[in-house]
Amino acid sequence: MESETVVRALGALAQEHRLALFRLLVQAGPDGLAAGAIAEALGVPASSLSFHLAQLTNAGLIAQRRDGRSLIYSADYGAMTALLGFLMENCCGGAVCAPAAPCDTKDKTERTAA
Amino acid sequence: MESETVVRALGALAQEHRLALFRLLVQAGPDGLAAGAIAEALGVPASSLSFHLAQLTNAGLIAQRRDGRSLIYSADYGAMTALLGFLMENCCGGAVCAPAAPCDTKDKTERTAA
DNA sequence: TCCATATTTCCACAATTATCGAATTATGGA
DNA sequence: TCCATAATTCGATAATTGTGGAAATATGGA
Repeated sequence: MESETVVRALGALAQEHRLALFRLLVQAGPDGLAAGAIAEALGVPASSLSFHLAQLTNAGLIAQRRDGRSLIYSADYGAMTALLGFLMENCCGGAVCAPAAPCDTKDKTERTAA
Repeated sequence: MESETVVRALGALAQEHRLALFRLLVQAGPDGLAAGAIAEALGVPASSLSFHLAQLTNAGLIAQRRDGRSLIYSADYGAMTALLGFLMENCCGGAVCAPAAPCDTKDKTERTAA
């Protein structure tokens, strides 16, 4: 993963509304949420939300698809996986630094990375 | 981990020079590096570097200590561990999303988290 | 005390980011 | 075609961030 890509992804998540937005989409799962539903959930004006959605999209962390009049946004798990991979490999001294049961093979449904 | 703390940590790493700086300190290990050595390694003017060091310190990602005339900076592995923990728990859909051998118990010298 | 070294703080300025109402674009239904 | 809905783009503005030279602060040695 390119360092520039990492900086953009980190920057996209380094904002209160966007971090909340991304977490919301992660919770929503692959089906995603319409922009309107997100705006209501976060209490952010439509135009402001649009700005943040663009940032996350530009960083490759979320995907957009159209369903009728609605634009549905969903989290890109592969991108997040890649970001975490970079941080673990480059920012943890090479040793395993992940805390709390990261290996108890809970369910690991899909998420085969990108 | 507070969401505000997460935003500040992400923001601190979301900048080319600072990401490089943090990686450099992680590589340097617990002994850390003097500000001057960092400035030379990154090719950044002293005053600019000082600004970035302050950002990372403020975000709690690095620690500072004095050794004679030098100020030594070192990575705070515990903070990074906490950040990764937050991201894995809150931004990966609850399932394990970490890629590549995160569990092969390579050496795990110290790093007992904070 | 005086000087050199190591680094930060101050300051001015450029660049980027965030906010949000109003206008615009896309889509579906009557 | 006309209207309502869903969302984006535009534009103006405020706020934050990044940059780097010059001045100030801290430390150690002669």
